[in-house]
This record gives sequence, C-alpha cells and structure tokens, in this order.
Amino acid sequence: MTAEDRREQVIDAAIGVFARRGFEGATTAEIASKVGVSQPYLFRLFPSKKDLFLAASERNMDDTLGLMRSAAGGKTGHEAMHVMAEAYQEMLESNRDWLLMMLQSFAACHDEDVQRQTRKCLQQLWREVESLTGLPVVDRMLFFAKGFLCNVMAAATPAGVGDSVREEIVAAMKEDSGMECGPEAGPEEMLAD
Amino acid sequence: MTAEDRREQVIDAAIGVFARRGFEGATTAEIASKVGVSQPYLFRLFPSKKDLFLAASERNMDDTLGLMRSAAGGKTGHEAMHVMAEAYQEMLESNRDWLLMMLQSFAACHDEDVQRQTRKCLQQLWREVESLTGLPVVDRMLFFAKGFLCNVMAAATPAGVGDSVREEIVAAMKEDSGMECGPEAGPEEMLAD
DNA sequence: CGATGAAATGAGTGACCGATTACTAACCAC
DNA sequence: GTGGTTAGTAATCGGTCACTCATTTCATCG
Repeated sequence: MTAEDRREQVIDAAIGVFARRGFEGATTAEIASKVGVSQPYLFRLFPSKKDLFLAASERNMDDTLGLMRSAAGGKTGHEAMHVMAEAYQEMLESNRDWLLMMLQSFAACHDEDVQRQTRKCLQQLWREVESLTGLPVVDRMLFFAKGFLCNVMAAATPAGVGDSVREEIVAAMKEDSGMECGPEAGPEEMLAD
Repeated sequence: MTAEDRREQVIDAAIGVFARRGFEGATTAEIASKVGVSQPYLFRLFPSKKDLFLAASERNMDDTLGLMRSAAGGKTGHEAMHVMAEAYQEMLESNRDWLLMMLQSFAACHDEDVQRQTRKCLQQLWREVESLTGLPVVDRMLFFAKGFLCNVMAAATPAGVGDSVREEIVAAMKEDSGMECGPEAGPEEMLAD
C-alpha cells in the first residue's frame, strides 16, 4: 500500500477520534490502532499531530462540500436548496462523527492555523452554495443559519432523545419553509424535518 | 475567603482556560495558578476536572441567560428581540472566551453528561426568549438560527480579519431584518450589523 | 541473485498531568 | 487553651503521550 493511500486511511480514522475526544483528548495511538499501523508510523505520514488534525478537519469540510454538490445534482434554485437541506439533515442523523468533527473545528478556532483553515473552508462552502443554487444572499444566509442551528440541536439532542423544545423548533422550521414571502417563494420546504 | 467564593473564582478562570484549550488541553495547574491557589486545592473544591468543566459550562450558559434578561429590560416583542440580538453581537465581539467556551460545550457533547447539561441550558434559553419576547415560534427559531450562524462567523472570522464572505452575510442579515413579512413586522432590525 | 528504496515497526524517552496524601496555619466556641 | 473546623500547600505518584531512532520487512528490478 502506498503512503498516500495510508494517509487517506489515517485521516478517516482521525476524524472519528478527533470528533469524539477533541484535539488534545485524541491520542495518536488510538488513531494508529484503528488503521492497523504502528503509532510511530503516523509521524512519517504527518509531521505532527496538529498537521493531522488540520488534514482531518479539511477533509471533513470537503465532505460537506461534496455532500452539497452530489445532493444538488443538476438542480438549481430553491429546488437545489431543498434537496441540499434534506441531505444535510440526513447526514446529521447518520454520521455523528462528521458533525462532531465540524464542531471541534469551530471550537479549536483559538488556534490561528485552525481558524484560518476553517474560515477558508466555510468560504468555499458559501461560494459553492451560491453557484449551485444561484439564490439571493438572504436565502443563502438563512440556509446556513438554519444549518448551524440544526448542528447544535443534533449535538445536544441526538436522535432518540425525546425533547419538546427540539420538536418545537423542528416544527417551526417546517412552518417557516411553508410560508416564505420572497418574490419567488414556492411550496418548497427548507430544512423540513 | 470562603470555599464558595473560591469556587466562583475558579470557575471564572476555568472558563478562560477551557475555552482556549478545550477540556483535555486545559490543565488544572494553569487554572489554579490563574486563581492563585495550589493545584491540588482545586480537587477539594471540585471532585474532578470534569465536574469543574461542567460547572464552567453551566456558568457560561447562565451568563447568556443573564445577558438576554438584562438586555431585554422591560421590553417585549420584536423590540426585545432586537436589543437582545444587539447585546449578543456585542458580547460575541468583546468576550471571545465566552464564545469559545460555548463552542467547547457543543463540541464536547459526545460526553453524555456534557450533552445532558448543554441540552438543559439550551432549553432554558429557549424558554426564556419565549417568555421575554412572547413572539411566535418561527421568529424565535430564526433568532436562534442567526445567533448560531454569528457564533461560527465570529469564531472563524474574528473582528479585524477582513473577509468578503463575512461582510456579505452581515449585509444579508441587515437586509433580512428590513423586509420581514410577518403580520407584525416593523422597521426593527434583527441581528443588525 | 543481490541491491535498492519505500513501508512499517519495536523500543524507548523526556515531559507532563490528574489525582492523592499527609501536612500546616488560622480561626472559633467554650 | 483545647477540641474541632476550614482554607490551603508541598511532595509525589502512577500513568500517559507525542515524538525519535535504529532497525526490519518486502516488493521491484537490473
């Protein structure tokens, strides 16, 4: 197996470990054992633990980018945004590592390198949604706002936990998507259940 | 000085350290030295590092609750929501520890105890905004959504960093607040600037 | 076959960290 | 002043972790 293939495997495993334990809590030994290689070998593949974290964080954000692209398919406008929102919600429920890794990236923004990379990835995501949907800036702003609200809800109230407040908020999202007031608003739902 | 006073001081210092280094990255020695007590004494005041983290996280959320209350004053409705949003944004820019501690609490939600407490605090905040503003659920949902979007923007793009995407989003928030379409919408701004 | 280079590892090291223990000093009621 | 309580510390221990280095395995190729 080439070193490049190994690097990909390591990044995959690192996302899972960093997501659940944070940058300092994660150990290189655990990551290595998940991949099935020795711990010292990680340091041949990545110069330092922090470099590995940055790689994992970037990959996680790129996955989000890919999610949006593949969800949109050939669609545009509100239709594209609708399916992207659905795909995002599905991902939130099915891939907790991905969610937690994203939150770890945000929380680690005290570090300047993490902050710079996170900013860069968010800019890419913003531009991608712009070009995929072609929708006005306000619509995209609300799309991201609701997305981040969903992040926090999913983190604090994962599937299976009964919570009246969560249900209230989810219902509000449905309601909101049904009564859009923009000029081109249709019956599409945004971030519906 | 009473143990209770000390505990408060320790929580204050702990918020700063946990915010910047995360749960595992923070050391009890650094927290203790910030307060000016010995490190072992922390373990008389709190049974474990995790208990200290939970206390710090809860205090941080309670501060948010207090921020909302004092900002609203006697106001209600959209007026109350407007001043709350302004106070929130001001806090985001002036108190980075508070922001990062909140993000650390979210990111640490893999831990069940953290998750349960974070959920509880968010529920309190939701109910408080409900009773303070009396506004419909959709308005409150959008208020929280925009708030969490502001969190991420403030984390990844702190004041002083020029970023065209941030400016775009900020402008969109202004625009959105000026063209509300609800029955009681007025010229009030939401999360303006 | 033998060489070559990349993949991978075993054995370690120094530093650090959370938690414990055993202790001191000040204070307070009687 | 003595018995009891409370704030606080010095010393340290068991354990862990990121990172290093010397070495080994192994496929490829002349």
